[in-house]
Amino acid sequence: MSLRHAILTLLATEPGSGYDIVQHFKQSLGYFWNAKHQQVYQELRRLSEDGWLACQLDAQSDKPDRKVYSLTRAGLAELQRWQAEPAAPNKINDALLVKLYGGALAEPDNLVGELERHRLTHADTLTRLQAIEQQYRALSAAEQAQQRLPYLTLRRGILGEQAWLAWADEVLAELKGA
Amino acid sequence: MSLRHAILTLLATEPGSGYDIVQHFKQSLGYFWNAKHQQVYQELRRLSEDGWLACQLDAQSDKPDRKVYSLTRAGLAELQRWQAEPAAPNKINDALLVKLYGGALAEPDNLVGELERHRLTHADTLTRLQAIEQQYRALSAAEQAQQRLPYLTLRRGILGEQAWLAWADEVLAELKGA
DNA sequence: GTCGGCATGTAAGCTGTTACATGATTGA
DNA sequence: TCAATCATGTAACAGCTTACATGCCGAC
Repeated sequence: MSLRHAILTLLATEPGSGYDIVQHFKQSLGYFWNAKHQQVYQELRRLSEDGWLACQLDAQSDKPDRKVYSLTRAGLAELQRWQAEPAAPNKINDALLVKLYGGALAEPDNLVGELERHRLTHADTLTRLQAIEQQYRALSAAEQAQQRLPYLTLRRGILGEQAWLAWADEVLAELKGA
Repeated sequence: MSLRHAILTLLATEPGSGYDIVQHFKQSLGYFWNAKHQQVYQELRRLSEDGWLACQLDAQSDKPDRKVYSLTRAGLAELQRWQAEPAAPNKINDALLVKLYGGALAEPDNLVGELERHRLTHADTLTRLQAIEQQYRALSAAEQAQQRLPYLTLRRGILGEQAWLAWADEVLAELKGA
């Protein structure tokens, strides 16, 4: 599993609550990591039990209390141990491609509609990621240098979404043309 | 779950054994669906229990016996029902990007090595997919028409791998340059 | 004779999803 | 008043991985 290590990675840069982590996944980082709040809260508990995270209660007057987690020395060591070991190739299970593959048995219009629906969300994601890229480009050279690696992961999102859209256009042209 | 429906999709085109299905996932279809044999055999049993698959024993003299599965009428109906319902956007969990994101805490050389290692396997996959594309292009117009939808999924694999490689080159240039 | 391919499975355990649960504050 | 945001969780279940298990055949 690497959810544990995704969480450690986020908290290594900046301490935060379970809620914060989930927001990261929902917003900027969703193109490379996803998890539901239920899973995140459970992992935070386990990571604390393992001694990799320390927790501090942050009482807020107007909002619910927050549990702010940060890495312990053991947590940082564990993160670095994980970083040093080779990562397995990514597992892909894409239901949309299964549908397209077997689309001869389905309503043709349905397939087109489905692709157009997905196209919209991918186009949205691309716009969102490009907006983040613009923010990065507006930073000073020093700030850019600091954000260099997260920026390179952002580039993966952008290039990935562009490729997805180019493919979808190819497919839609084919499906509508013939 | 869509493993059930991935299996139904494969068997709808052509009846086959669990082993056949696993080979498909290992070879051509791995860029959009993956499953281990243990999971496939279990699903085949469940799909039979649900009445969506029929099974026929194929006794071979030189090789182990095969259980050849094919769709029942109910199985086809279920597949079409699933095809008509909207697909959820794809979930992505990419450990390599997590490593890159938090790479400031790791050995820089390790990161480069890791990326180069992954680069090789992606380049291999691309070569393999392009070979399949060449086979497709060599087919007659009639045969191409029949294979049109699977071919469009193959294009996804090709465009996806090309984008991945373009990104990796960008990243490696950055990491080595600076 | 050992390794890889063919061909099938069971069982235990880990990971991830869905359903259920609470409760305050703020804006429409 | 209704919905959304902030903020946390438990419990049951579904999905997937890892380990274990068998046995024949052909090639090196």
